[in-house]
Amino acid sequence: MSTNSDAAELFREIADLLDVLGEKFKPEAYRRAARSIESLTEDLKAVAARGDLRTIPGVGEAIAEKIEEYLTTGKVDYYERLTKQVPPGIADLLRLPSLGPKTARRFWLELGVEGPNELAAAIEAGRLTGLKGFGPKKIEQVRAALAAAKAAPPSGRMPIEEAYPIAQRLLAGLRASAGAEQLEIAGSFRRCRETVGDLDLLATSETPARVFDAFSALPDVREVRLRGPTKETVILTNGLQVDLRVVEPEEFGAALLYSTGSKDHNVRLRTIARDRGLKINEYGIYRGEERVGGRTEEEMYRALRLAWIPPEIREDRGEVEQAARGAVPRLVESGDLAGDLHVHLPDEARPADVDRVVADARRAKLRYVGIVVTGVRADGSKFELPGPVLERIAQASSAALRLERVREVPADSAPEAVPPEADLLVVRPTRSAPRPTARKPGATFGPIVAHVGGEDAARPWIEWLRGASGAIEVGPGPERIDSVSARAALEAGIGLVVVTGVGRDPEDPAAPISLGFARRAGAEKGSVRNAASAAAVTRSGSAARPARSRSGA
DNA sequence: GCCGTTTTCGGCCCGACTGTTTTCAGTCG
Repeated sequence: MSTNSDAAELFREIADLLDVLGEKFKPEAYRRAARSIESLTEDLKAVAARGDLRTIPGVGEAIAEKIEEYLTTGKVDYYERLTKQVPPGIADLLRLPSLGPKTARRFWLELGVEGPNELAAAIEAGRLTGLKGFGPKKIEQVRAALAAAKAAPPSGRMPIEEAYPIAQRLLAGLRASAGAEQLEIAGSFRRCRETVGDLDLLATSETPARVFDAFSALPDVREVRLRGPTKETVILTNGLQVDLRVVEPEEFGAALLYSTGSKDHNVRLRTIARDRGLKINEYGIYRGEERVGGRTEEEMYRALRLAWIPPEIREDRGEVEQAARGAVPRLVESGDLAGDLHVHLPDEARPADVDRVVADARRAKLRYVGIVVTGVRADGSKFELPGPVLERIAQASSAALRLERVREVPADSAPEAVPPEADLLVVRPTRSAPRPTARKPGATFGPIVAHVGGEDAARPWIEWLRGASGAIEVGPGPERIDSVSARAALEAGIGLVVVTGVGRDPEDPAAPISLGFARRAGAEKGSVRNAASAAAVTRSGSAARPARSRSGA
């Protein structure tokens, strides 16, 4: 899969170079192609082998040829030629905040500056003063940006599970301070992307200034970068940027739609609007002077004659066409989850831990919970729950809430080796058995694969599970699969297991993010193993067959 | 460079904010 991200990176670099060269629309075209390639569930090589490169959104004749060239030779001549035209350090200038292609180009052509170090030297030498459009503030801004870039390495995007508690704190802080009425997090956080570049908060309020004052005063906030009448941008102590916009209630839906994105989704909606004689902006949707919607997202989509589209799938990957046909998938919801198939008790587990799991499960209205009773850790060592805990599991199981015993086996175990008292089987890659064996599972129940590490590790497991009625755990962190792999799993007819939060710290964001990733992958209820009834999933249930997972994509 | 049930050519989202400006350019999202 790394071919895909490498190719995407190459096209991004081409876009940067074209930007500096002053090209108008090509850079966006290359970036669009890069985004599409990155979100592909399939290896670029496989797509190319089928001759389907041009079916990738944003990939036309020219870029398809460059992909072919890259796949066969490992290089792209066009890129090599561009790098000869632009000094290598110029692209680094673009990474500086407040400095874009126009400015980078001017520094290069008018000052002969070819990179960040030379720019810093030019500022020290006073060579920027007198340059048209460069007053003292602008020069100071560039100088500060250079110093900041040097001090702190470019932060990049943050894993969503890391941003999650921060976002919750900011929401809680803003709710506690009077003034904000409606309040939502938009952006890629709302779409539940695996990583977020910043946080986008949106509020309605009679008194925006008070909301901004309260926001700036939150303990997580390090500095206010900019503040206008409707918008404030701050930097948190951990370096994360957060934008807060305050809008009128009748604009809230339009602003939420706009700031949720994705960019490609928005562009698609605006194109449709234009074709239908409408105009969309972040304040509403208009036919000529007449305003035809904007208070809610539903109003916005309805005005375009589209069904509302869940944020997680707003990526311009066909969801707009589905909405036009009224065929938006009904994505799995937390209320669909009927059980949990993978609960670990703490080390040194005691009967009271079982009681806590039972209480959690009742609160979540689950009908069954699979508790890992014996298994193997990542280092290969074995563990087993003590007798009193096993007894409590047996006692506490009821018709209303069935407790199942789960055996976790190393990746290379033959399913036949699993003793009959283990009702559910979780396959766990370990250090000594990180990959599946060639052996297909033969058990009545498709195995669940969990503790898989990362995108590259997921692929062989998806192949292994194909046709085996198996399922794979989706969610944040290195031990689960992300939404891209989850989409590949669904396309292969493999079910997903969603984390419920039972037996976990209430602050642990694994459950909501797991659900978000599953939705992002396009999973419907029928594709989620633990949305099926107890009877369909467990051995003690009457039906022996697991719910056959259906692709939701 | 991509794209198209109005188009194979002529478009390409659109507005806030900042700094530098006598009316706008650049950056950002």
